[in-house]
Amino acid sequence: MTAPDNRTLDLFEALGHPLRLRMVEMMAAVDDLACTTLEAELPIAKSTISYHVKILSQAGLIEVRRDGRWFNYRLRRDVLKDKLTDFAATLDQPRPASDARHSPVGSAGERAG
Amino acid sequence: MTAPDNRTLDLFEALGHPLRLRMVEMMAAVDDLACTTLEAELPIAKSTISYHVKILSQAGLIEVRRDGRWFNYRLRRDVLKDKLTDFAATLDQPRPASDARHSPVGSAGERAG
DNA sequence: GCGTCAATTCGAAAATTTTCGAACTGACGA
DNA sequence: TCGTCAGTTCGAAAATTTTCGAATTGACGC
Repeated sequence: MTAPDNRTLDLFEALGHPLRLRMVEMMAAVDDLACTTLEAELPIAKSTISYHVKILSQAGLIEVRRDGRWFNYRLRRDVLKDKLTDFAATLDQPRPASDARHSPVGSAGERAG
Repeated sequence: MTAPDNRTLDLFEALGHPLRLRMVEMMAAVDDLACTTLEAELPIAKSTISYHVKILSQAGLIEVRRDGRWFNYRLRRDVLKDKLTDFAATLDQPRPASDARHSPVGSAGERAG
């Protein structure tokens, strides 16, 4: 497929929120991040953290692991970088080359004539 | 800076909407995209298209050019890819190495043992 | 078993984003 | 100059997302 699939949207939706981007940054800086650390650093309620963590998790960007009573979150660097690289690759197709109807900009120009 | 700046958030916010991601895909497939094409392909009002186009533009992802009475939008592939690459690069820092206080998770691991 | 603590889930309120139609701007041809 | 057409801007409604506190779950030590 040349076009990015739905998962790509999940990716960007997940990263497109200040708190979640911050979380990802924090996780990128260490190997595992405790929920308590997020709580200490971020100005939001516990439950809100859970909410955002879940979104990151559902997008496949982080791994949630239980360690006794505590939870650790780990950034899946490979997955994230893979998705980004994948998406970037889809940008490298200046034109389909098979179907001219896909560049209707030309017709907009013809309209005047 | 090791951490992504605000512009990175703008980037992901811009891409994190189904319509805008679609627009970017469409622009990636051709050199220039006419507004009329967006209008024809997307199930939304003109004004809504303008709204989304503006967001993409403000994030620096596209270039808006006027061609007589028509407007063409062009994806800034380099900018976009640059931003993505940049962000991906910030993920490659498993730990700061200078300030141990930044990895409070280690203590969580010890807790179980 | 019981209480405690870390974190999640739930339901409703608050905030933000998205959407639309109407009015407006600027370019073009007659 | 005037009317038309492509696209933008404006203001308000609709939809979605985010947020919180209360209740719940599961692990731990006593």
